[in-house]
Amino acid sequence: MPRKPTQKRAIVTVDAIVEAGFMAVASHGLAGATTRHIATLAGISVGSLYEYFANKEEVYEAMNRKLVEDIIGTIKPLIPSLTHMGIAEAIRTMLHAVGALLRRDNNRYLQCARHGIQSDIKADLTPINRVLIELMMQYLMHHPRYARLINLSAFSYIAINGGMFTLMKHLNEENPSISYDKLVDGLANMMAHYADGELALLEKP
Amino acid sequence: MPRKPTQKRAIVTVDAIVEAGFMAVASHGLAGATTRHIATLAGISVGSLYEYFANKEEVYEAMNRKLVEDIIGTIKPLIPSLTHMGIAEAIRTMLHAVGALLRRDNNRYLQCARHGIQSDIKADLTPINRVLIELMMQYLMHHPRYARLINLSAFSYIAINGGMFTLMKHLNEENPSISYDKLVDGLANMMAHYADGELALLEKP
Amino acid sequence: MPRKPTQKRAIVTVDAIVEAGFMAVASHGLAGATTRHIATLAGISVGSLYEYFANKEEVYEAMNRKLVEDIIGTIKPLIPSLTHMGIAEAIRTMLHAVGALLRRDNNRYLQCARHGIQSDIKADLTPINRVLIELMMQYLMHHPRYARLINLSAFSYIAINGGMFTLMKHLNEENPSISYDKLVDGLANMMAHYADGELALLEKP
Amino acid sequence: MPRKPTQKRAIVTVDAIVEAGFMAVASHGLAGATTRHIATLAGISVGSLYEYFANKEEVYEAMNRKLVEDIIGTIKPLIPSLTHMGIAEAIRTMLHAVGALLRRDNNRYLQCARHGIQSDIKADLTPINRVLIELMMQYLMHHPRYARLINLSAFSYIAINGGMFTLMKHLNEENPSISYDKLVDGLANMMAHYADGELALLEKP
DNA sequence: CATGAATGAGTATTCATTCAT
DNA sequence: AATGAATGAATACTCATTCAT
Repeated sequence: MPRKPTQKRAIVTVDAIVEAGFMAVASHGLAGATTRHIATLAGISVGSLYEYFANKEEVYEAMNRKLVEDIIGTIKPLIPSLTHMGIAEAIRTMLHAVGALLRRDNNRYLQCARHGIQSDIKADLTPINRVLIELMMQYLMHHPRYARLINLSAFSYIAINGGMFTLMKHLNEENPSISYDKLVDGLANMMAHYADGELALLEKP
Repeated sequence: MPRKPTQKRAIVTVDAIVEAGFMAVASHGLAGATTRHIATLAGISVGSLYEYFANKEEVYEAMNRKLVEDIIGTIKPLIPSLTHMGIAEAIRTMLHAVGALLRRDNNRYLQCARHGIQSDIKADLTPINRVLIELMMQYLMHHPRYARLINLSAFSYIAINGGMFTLMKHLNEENPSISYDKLVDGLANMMAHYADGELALLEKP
Repeated sequence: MPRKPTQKRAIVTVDAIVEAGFMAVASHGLAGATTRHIATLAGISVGSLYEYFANKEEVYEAMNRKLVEDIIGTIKPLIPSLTHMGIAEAIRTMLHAVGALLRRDNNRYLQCARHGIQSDIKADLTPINRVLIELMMQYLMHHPRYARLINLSAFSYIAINGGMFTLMKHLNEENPSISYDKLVDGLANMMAHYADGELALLEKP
Repeated sequence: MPRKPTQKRAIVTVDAIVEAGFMAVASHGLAGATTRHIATLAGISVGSLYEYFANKEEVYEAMNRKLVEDIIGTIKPLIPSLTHMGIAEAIRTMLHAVGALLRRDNNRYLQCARHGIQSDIKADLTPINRVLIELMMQYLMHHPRYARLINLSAFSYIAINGGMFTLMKHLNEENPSISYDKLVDGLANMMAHYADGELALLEKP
């Protein structure tokens, strides 16, 4: 029965555990991370970990929530400015921001991604999807000509799954065959051409 | 120390173990699959498993090699006919073939992918990359006008990582938000527009 | 080191803890009851519990003392009236009274008995024995003819151990094979016949 | 997934585990006995214990089965001779035999009983009940005059629960207030008088 | 060559007890 | 006095690996 962390100290401890969770998974992998690793990294005892989380799984869920929260916190504030850019530039801007987030704190998030944190945990990525859809809606209001054509769900599906994953994969590679900027450019251009190409088809078939 | 399986019977056993590995991971997950599961499914004893593989990790590596091998075996024979198609059709054809492979044998490969087999194992996907590059070279010989523009490595990088992963992700989803055909069409069109869009920029800037 | 609770408030707290102990054991079993359960049910903190009891074991001992005390408190006042009854009726009366005690407060004592509180704890039942012996002495003064024969200690030993336990066992059973009244009758008659039978043997050998 | 012990060695091991279970419970109590205790006493590793038993509970169940089996094995062969005795002598004979069983092997069964093995485990004592009922049926065939009166189920209920428990309790006591023989005599006489007393009431009311 | 019984280090989780606030 | 956060030893159970037969 995990305690509700109402006191200041308790909240600090909960945060420390989540941080330690990222560190532990980063160094030992999802399966290799033990509760003792996490507790030690958080500077507490195993028992204390279980004061705040009913089990290991709950720690992982909290980690996932934190990651999703941070990604959303990165994208959302950018929306107003993104809507005034061209597709390619908007995507490029967004990907660079997310890339920076993933590399923060010694690549903490990145290392977790490498170990597939999203495969075993009930990673609820729908909040990210929601933000991206909101971004699109805003974008369409400023660029109404795209409104006719884009299959919103397909576009977002490919963007979030293909785009994000490719980005993560690249950030994780030790000797990537292409540079990060080249990759981001490639993804941005691809999406832009996709949209414009489909639009062209519609306009003069 | 495992022997090199030179005899016929030994080779059969090794194959059975690898097959059993896929089955075990498919039903119990990467972390849940035990050597006993694998040995039992392979119809041998645990002891025998260790005659052919030094440890569990080696079995996983063999599984990975097999998967890569099968994917290559699926794509390679298609190359001659793919070179005569348009970009979108070629990609569509290829993705459908790979999708069929992943669903073979009761989704064996797919289930493994779901459990993140590629995240923990030193999955060496470069052979697949090589084949795709070969495919491109051949394609360029039949469509020389693309030769000028395409950043081969970036294109293939995005194609293999983003495309493949998106495909797997989709095949694994229980209630995908878009249909499989829509997804393949989306990916195919995207790549085609990407190529054609870049080409257009080059031709009349 | 727990203080001797001399103040009123302290005595109230001690009682609350003992009550909470019965409730905790009743709902979670002897092994399942935790100090946190007990403290929470008593409306205090774990720390406070240790102000009054050196450890969990001491709480259990206090619970045992309370139970024995209550049983004695149930039997003792009955003694004067029991001495005027026949053996069977006296036993029947006593067993019904004790049965009622065990079922008091939502079967609190009963549930504890079910969880074997008497097996692990140093249950000192001798005070009960003493009261039963006192009862017998009084009974003999009113029925002197039994004085010659009855092996007092054997009789009381069998009565307290066999009788009480059989009673508890029955009260705990979900689908007892015989009714409660039948059981009490059986026990009462058995003891009565025992006494009278032995007496008969003595009188006309 | 516990193995079926088909091989000779395995059967020996299973027996050793059950024996060790009795020893462990005898020295540490039901709650205090750990899987490691049991394994060590059985001269095997914890892992091996789990080869044959799915969990600790299963070991306890096997112990219970063994005890019930042994008690039945003690009583059943006596039935033919018991049927030719008087009630008191028959009960005395039976109780002595069971008492001897409980004291066998350094009081192994006895110590377990002290720790309440029967309270937590789903002790299925019905087989013992069945044997006692069989004994009664046989007895009645040789002593038909008792047939009219005895409430078989009540008699057996009191006999098995009250009688057996009182016996065990006594055997466990360090300084019993009465001797073992006195107790057995008391129980035997009590049952005999019970039967005869009830019979007398029926015959000349 | 094959077997499968045996191993024991390692995992998540619990809970009596302590002690700083 | 009272609190409740922190502790860490202890427990049941798993599973990759070994090795006697």
